[in-house]
Amino acid sequence: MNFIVAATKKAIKHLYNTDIAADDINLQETRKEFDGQVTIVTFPFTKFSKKSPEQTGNEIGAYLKDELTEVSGFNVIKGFLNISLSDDYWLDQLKEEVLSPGFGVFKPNGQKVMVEYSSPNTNKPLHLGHVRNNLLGFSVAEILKAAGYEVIKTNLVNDRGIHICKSMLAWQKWGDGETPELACMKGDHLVGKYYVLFDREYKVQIEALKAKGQTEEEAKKNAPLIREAQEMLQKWEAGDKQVIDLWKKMNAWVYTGFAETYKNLGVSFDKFYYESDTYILGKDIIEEGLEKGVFFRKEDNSVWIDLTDEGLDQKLVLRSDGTSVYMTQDLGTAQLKYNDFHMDKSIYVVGNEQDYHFKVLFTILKRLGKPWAEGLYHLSYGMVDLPSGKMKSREGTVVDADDLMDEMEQTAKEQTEAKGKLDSFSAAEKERLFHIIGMGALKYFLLKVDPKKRLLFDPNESVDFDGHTGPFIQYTHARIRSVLRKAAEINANAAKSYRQLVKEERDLIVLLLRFPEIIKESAKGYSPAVIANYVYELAKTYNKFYHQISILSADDEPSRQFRLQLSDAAGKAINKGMKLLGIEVPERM
RNA sequence: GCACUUGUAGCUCAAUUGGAUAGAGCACCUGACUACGGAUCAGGAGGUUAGGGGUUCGACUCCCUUCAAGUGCACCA
Repeated sequence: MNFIVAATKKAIKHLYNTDIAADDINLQETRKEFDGQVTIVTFPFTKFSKKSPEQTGNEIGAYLKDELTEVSGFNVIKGFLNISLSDDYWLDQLKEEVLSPGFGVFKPNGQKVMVEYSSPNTNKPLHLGHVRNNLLGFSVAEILKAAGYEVIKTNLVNDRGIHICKSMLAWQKWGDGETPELACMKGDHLVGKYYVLFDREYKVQIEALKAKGQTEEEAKKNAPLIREAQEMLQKWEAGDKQVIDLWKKMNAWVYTGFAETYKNLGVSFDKFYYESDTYILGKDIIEEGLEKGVFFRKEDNSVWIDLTDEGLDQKLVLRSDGTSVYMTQDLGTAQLKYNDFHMDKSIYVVGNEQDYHFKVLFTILKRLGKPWAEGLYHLSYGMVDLPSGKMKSREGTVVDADDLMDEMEQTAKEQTEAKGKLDSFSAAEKERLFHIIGMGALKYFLLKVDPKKRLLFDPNESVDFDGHTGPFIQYTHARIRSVLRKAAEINANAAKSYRQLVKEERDLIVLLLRFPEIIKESAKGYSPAVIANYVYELAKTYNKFYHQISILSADDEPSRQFRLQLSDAAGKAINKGMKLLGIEVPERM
């Protein structure tokens, strides 16, 4: 569309003797209730045209029609100049862009980006909140790849700390040697069970102490269980063999469980970082910051940074006893990641409860003069809430990731079997299809919403399979494939003689041509929702096309071939778009 | 208390980043299959964009303010 902007610049120079920046020309898609495909907003031009918006539009429109063979007509409504482009133009675009093999994938841009996501704790299984995180991270990585970046997906596993010791301690006390095999339980669920058990017993102890006259705060600090857990953490840090062995054993259970969940979710990683390795990092950065005068030391020897001039607080970066806090290790880890990969950008997919933390983290790194700090970005997403409120692992009010996926597949099975179209499927094919559809519904449901918004999930209301959903789009794909199977072969040469477009064809071409810009937009905003809404729009537009005009029994062979080709292009774009969301599309369903 | 985020149809979400009469889906009502796949399509009804002020040719979008919801403000991670 650049040629229209350029010609409009010329028109304004010629008509009104004014130079205007390309950015000041506002091009948009013509609304579907008006004729045309491209619209120029002419209100801003009246300043120098000294004429009404209508007259300005008419003058520019007439100029463009004269100058550009691609412009076949125009109309003006108020300050909107609606331009129609010729069928030849659209057919050329279809051939050169949409039908070229590389459509929907940008050439490598030479930039490297890291996407850190998932980042689970190893003391409990994944829940719906993690699911949103994982799907977002994976999808954003795919989108950035399509936009031309080299992507490194990382997972920073929180595998140490007091919360891990809680499950370990509970298992040691009451586990009686239980293993995932003996319990017939996924390892992460088994460990989670002991985490919950710890919390229950801990609460009993707190109540007992309170009954003896201690305050809530005292009781929480003095309960024998929490003291034991703290001792265990100290032993872990000291490298006590027994504790380390137990830690390794239980973490291994968890990793086996996570691997299964990740596989079902369809997500993967290029590099794992473990906090047991990284928690000691960052102290050299503290030294560096002190030398540079970015940090200051208080009398008690603790180290701080003063960010009050930016509307933030003073923030502790090292304890008075010289040990690390969260910020310390994140500073160190950021440096480690950069040393490992020298990436241009680094995306942290982390919930919005940590907005402040990342604001501070990035500010500190910038003040330290790290040139790569400009490329850091916190992809902050909203919490997933239940109708009852927030999910809490310890209180058991969570939607478990594995259970949820099972339920989705089960629902997909019921829905699909009710349609009765599976006669030719083998048992294995059916299982695979139920997985594809169930996960398609779930993933689309979670990804179509703008990441920064909080998400409400009602477990009692099943995720829809009709309308604005994953299965709707998957169905459209299956339907396209069905048509193409029946057509057997597409003759691209026959399609070339096609010239006169009908509205439904043109609408589809116009929309298909937007795909690359949509990828750019979603990559820029780190938002899979942009892709999700586009693919839905595309599927809807195809369905309209499909219902409105005949494909296989078109009036003449060129029409038939052209429409088959267009169907093929739409199917491929749907497939690519869904792939960017991490959603598979079936050939039949 | 301070800071950040959010508020759009009964419900779940859009709105080309300041542009036309604010669009979809679900639910509700009416139509379309001796079939290129009805998990579809065509149509109807449903709105003071939380309230109020301002900026301008033009505001869901920007500014101020009130209200509501969420999150954060540890020598926890």
